[in-house]
Order: sequence, then structure tokens, then C-alpha cells
Amino acid sequence: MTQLTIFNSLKRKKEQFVPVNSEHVRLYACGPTVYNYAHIGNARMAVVFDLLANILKTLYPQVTYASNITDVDDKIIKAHKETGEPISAITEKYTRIYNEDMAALGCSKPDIQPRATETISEMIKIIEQLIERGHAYAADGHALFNVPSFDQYGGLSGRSRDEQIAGARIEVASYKKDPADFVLWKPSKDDEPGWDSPWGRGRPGWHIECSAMSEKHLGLPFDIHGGGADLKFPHHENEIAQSCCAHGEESDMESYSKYWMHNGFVTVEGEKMSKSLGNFLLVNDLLEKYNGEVLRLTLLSAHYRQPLDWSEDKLHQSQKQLDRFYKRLEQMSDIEAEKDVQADKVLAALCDDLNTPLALAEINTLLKEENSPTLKAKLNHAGKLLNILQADPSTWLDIYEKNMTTDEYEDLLQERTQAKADKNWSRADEIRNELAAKGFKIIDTPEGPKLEKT
RNA sequence: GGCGCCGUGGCAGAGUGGCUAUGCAGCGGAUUGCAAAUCCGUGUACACCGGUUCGACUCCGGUCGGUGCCUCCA
Repeated sequence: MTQLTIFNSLKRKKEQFVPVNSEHVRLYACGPTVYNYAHIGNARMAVVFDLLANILKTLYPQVTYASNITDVDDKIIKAHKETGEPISAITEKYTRIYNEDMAALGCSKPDIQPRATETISEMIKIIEQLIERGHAYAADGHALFNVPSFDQYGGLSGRSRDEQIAGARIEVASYKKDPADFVLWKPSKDDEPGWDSPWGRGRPGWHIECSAMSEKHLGLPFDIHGGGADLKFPHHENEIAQSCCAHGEESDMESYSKYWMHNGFVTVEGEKMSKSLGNFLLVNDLLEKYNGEVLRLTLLSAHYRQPLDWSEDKLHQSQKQLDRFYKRLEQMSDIEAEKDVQADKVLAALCDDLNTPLALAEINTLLKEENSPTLKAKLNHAGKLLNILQADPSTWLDIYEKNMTTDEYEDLLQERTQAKADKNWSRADEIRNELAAKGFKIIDTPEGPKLEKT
């Protein structure tokens, strides 16, 4: 079996992946807070970990991929106050849109998609365990994690406690024992969503939800925890602190998740996406102009740990790339794919820390081969691994088949063919221009002219 | 200020101690009425300066440049 290698953020090096239980591999990735449309950065995370889950599923008999929906958060409350829409309407709406958009990008729905609001009792239990073990305390309606109680704190992001304080620019709340302490539970006002707890009516802090959801659905320790690079600190650092300390595993950061993976950021035309710059690219908008598969390939065109600069030119390249692949598949539509043939080099590239650019290069190299049952099998396999090339080739290429005699363009094409036979070049060119204006280009083949959408 | 990442041919983007990455664009050719599509051919690129080495784009050190996190932002 091909060996999977991944860059483990916890160790800051590439390692062979050895599952906790090779019969059942468990993966968790931090999902979105549902208060707005998903942007292209959310999409990168979703696509990267969808790909990872897909690869794991080809290597191991059972894989569970969990990715959460955060449906309680101050940003949601803010959206509610601004729009007047009920909280549940907001979270349901944007959860639905998120799932639709990610599906359009070829992402399978995670095996489990837990909601924070469905995991409140588990969060409260972890907080109680932390208080019992002396890692957390209640103060002023809050429950807080006491950072100095965990020696390993900072182990993921590589920063010591002293650096933490030196760099602290956050105003320190009076109820904190230590400036670095963070909130596990906070009180809710009457008009804010809240749940009863030993510390009064309130809601969870940001980090505790992932500790609770991953433990509930995957068990500890699980294999891989993923998310965007910006979550490394403080979110993931705090998750580790909570989950290790709640179970008396203060000396073992791996007692929560064995491996950590972080995807890089997406920039737009060289600049970071930000609301002030107004360059926040929403997947929903992009899908109106581009096919989801083109977006997916673009997101996979750079290695997942590298920054990815989004541009029109990249989308163009992805489109051309997919057209090339689909053209070959279309040429081979009458060929039966050979059984039990795999795209070994593509799989090997993906197993090397998800090296998607190399995988794409390998597919391009495959195209140098002649059409054959073997090539078709390899292309099919490669497409399946990356979850691309799953559309019907002729549909993708949008070719009007010659036998569509009722089609309005058929008459024009026949007229052009006749004009060409009569050497009436000006009329032939006229028809070509006419069709070009309608968004089609003519491809002359030995079997006659075909139309392709431009 | 602290921690980290990066600097590859016009552009995108992998990789390696000595052997063509790949794609897009460009150029030349085949083909075509002209195109389009397709096919063939075509680019000794690895920020700079030192060091290690028989040999470095690849290892080590430094310089310069860019960039991320430290602000509940994937």
C-alpha cells in the first residue's frame, strides 16, 4: 500500500502517517461560522480536507471525517441585531448555502457535521473536568482556562508564555487570574442566546466547541486535526490545552490529535482578502461566473501549505487544463477502461503531503500516451482521487452534435459547409463571426464542424 | 518587538547534491481557403554574498526583498 506522508504542524516536519487504529481513521477539520456567505478562503480549507478525506478513504477501510458548523458566536449575534433576522434563520440559511457551495466545488459532505448548539452539554462537562483538575476557574459569570497550569501551552504555535505576555495587545479583563487566560464560558444577556450552566445562563467561548465536538464524534486521541493557518494560534493552541488537561494528559499534546495540518491563505491579486479592501471573494458569486470544478482545480493548483494568489489568469489556466483532460476523455468515450489499472504516480504525488501541483503534472504527462483502455482507466482513477473529471465529457465541452438537426445552429453550420464547398469564403467567415458573437467557436473535424462554447 | 513562511524561466508552480518538471503565454513548423482545434519543435530559470563539497538551484551562515500570525479572520 502507498504510504501517506503529511507535514505535521505539531512537529513542524513531514512525517509518515501512522493511524491510531488502521481499521478506522478519524479526521477533524474546523468548519465555518455561519453568519455570512462562504468566501474563497473557507473554500480552500473545505477542498483541501475533502481531498485528504478522499485520499484516506482510498488507503484505509474506514474513515470518519468530521467538520463542524459553528452556529453560536458573537458574529452571529451581531448579524442578528443588524438584520433583525432570528438567529436560527441566519444559521440555517448560511449552513445550507455553505453546504451547497462546497458541493458545487466537488466536496463530499463530511461524514459528520456537528453543530456547536447540539454539543453544549458536552462542552459543560469538559469545563467541569477542567475546573476539577485545577486547570480552570469560575469568575464573574465566566469560566476561564488558566494558561499557567499547562506547561505545554504554546507547543503548537511555537511561542513561549513570556512571548505571549510581551506581545499581548489585548486588554486584560479584571476577572482573569493571568493575562493569557481565555474564556471557556461567558454570560449571556437576556436578548442573547444562552444555556443554563453551573456558572449561570451563558454561552460557550470560541475554542471549547471544537474540543467537545471532536471528542464526542471521534473519540480521543483521533488522527488528524486540520484548519486554516490562522487558527493555529490561539484557536488550536487552546483546543489542545482544553482537551489534554480535561483528561489529565498535561504532558502529552498528542493525546488530543496525533497530527495537525494547516492550509495556507488565499490572497486576491496579491492582497489579503479584507472587508476594508472590498476584495472578499464569495464562492456564491464566483459560481455564477465559473464552473465549480474550475474553482476546485484552481484551489488545488498550489500546494495546500503555500499561499495561493487568486487571479483571473489562474482561472483561465484551470479552465484550459480541464478542457484538455475532458477532450481526451471525450475522444475515448467509446473505449472501455481497463480494469484494475490505477494512476500510480498521481496517487503517489497526493500521498506525499497532498502534492497536488505534482499530481496535475503527472496527469499532464499521462496525456502524452496514446488513447487506450489503460489511459482511460488511469485518467478515471486520477479524476476520482482529486474529485474532478466526473462530468460527462461532451456535456462539459458543450459540443453540439451533428445529428441535432432541429437545432437552429445546424442550418447555419450546413450553410457554411456548403459555402466552403462553393469557395464562398466571405459567407463562410460571416457565419463563423455570427456564431462567435453568440458565444460559440467552430471546430472543424474530419466528421464535420462542431460547436464549442467559449 | 516576538514567532513563522517564502524568494525558481514572461506568468503560474513542483522538485532534486551531479540527469527534460509540468501548465499557461510566446516563437517556429505541420495542417487549414483563412482561422479554430490538434500535433511536432523551441527556453542550461533557480534573489544576493560567503562557506561545506570533486560538484549546490538543492546543505550551512549572512544580506536584501516579500509575506503570515501575535487583533474570535479559513
